[in-house]
Amino acid sequence: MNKNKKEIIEAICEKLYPLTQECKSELYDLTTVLSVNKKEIIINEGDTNTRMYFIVSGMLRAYYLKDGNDITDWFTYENDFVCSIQNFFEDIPSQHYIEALEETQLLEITKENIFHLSQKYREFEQLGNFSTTQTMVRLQKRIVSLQFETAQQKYLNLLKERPGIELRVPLIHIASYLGITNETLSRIRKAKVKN
Amino acid sequence: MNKNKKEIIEAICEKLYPLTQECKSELYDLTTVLSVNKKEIIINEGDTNTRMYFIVSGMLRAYYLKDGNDITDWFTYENDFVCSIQNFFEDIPSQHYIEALEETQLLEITKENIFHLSQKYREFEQLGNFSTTQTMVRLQKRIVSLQFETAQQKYLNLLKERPGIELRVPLIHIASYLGITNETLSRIRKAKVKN
DNA sequence: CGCCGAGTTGAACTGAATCAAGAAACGTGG
DNA sequence: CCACGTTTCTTGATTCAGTTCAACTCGGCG
Repeated sequence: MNKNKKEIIEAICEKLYPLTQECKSELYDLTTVLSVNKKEIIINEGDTNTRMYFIVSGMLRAYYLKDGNDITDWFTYENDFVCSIQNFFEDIPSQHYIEALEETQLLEITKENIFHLSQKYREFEQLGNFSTTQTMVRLQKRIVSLQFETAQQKYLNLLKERPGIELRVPLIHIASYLGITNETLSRIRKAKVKN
Repeated sequence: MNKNKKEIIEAICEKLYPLTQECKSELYDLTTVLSVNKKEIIINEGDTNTRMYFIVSGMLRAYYLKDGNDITDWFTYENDFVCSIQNFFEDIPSQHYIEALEETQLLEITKENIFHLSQKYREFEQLGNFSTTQTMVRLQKRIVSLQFETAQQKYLNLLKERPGIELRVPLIHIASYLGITNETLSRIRKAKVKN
């Protein structure tokens, strides 16, 4: 099931953005493949070792602690990138933890290497833009959902955006992601089954 | 108070991202300066004529109608870009209106021209990334605020992010932006004066 | 086998919405 | 430049969606 590094880089080119042979080759030399177990944490609060991951398989969640409560901030799936957003883009220590929700295979690259490759290969820079733009559009949609929808609408909306998430992710994390309590989500689910 | 096109392009280079002489010159030829009055709408729902604006002075808000109610989705200020996000990045008709909240001076450029300049000038493409990344980080922060804060915390947070907004923007728009009712915001303000 | 975290259910409580009505501010035309 | 109508803002009373607190169930793991 796990891919080797060459296959992973081909997957990036195919699923996200095509890269030239030369760029692929250098990317190969500047990245590390790693596998993590369920519940393993890949980025900790306070982390300053700025890096980005491509998710080959599995999934992760980012969360932070607010008054001791674990609040999920986002979920990331196969064929997407993940990083601690403030750490990466604003150069401050990570305020998030990033944790695997399943057995997950990752490709790791440091910020310096991303910077280097972006300078040298225009197509690599474009890959970055593509990913940033996609994230921006998703965040925008999520805001509309958080702004004025009821708890139930937010949940149904999430199921529409991320089909099957309710089977992969514990209720407690979905609840905090939606900004509602576990109890409320549990009741929403119960009511939904009846329909 | 109004700038000419040359001054505007210099402002972009200075405030956002430096451009080469050649790129500036071509940008000059591919853009239009316009001034709009308070309450004037520059992008309508259903608009398919995809374009981007740089705001020279003044400010705008984007809003949409949900069950007949006017809901403000974001505010944009001097020295920033604005567009209808789904229209621009997903090629679907605009779901937003964009309206001037003050006398506003703008620089207009079509999506095709942005595309052309981005292809031709790498630094122009980088200007675009810079702006996208900035927007992404802002959206992320806003989500954290919408997710678990009380109405009062959301308001105080906005005042911190956008000092002086309460003096420039009618209460009703700030309330819908925060996802709360006018009445609630009015009470929050009243309570705050007492402190 | 027993413990612990995840999920469920119920009852009481509360922050914010809704409904309603009046006051203030705004801008438009005469 | 004033008068009138419209929109924005305020204030109060009531209602309700979702939280909080508490107790109990279930399934998996050591």
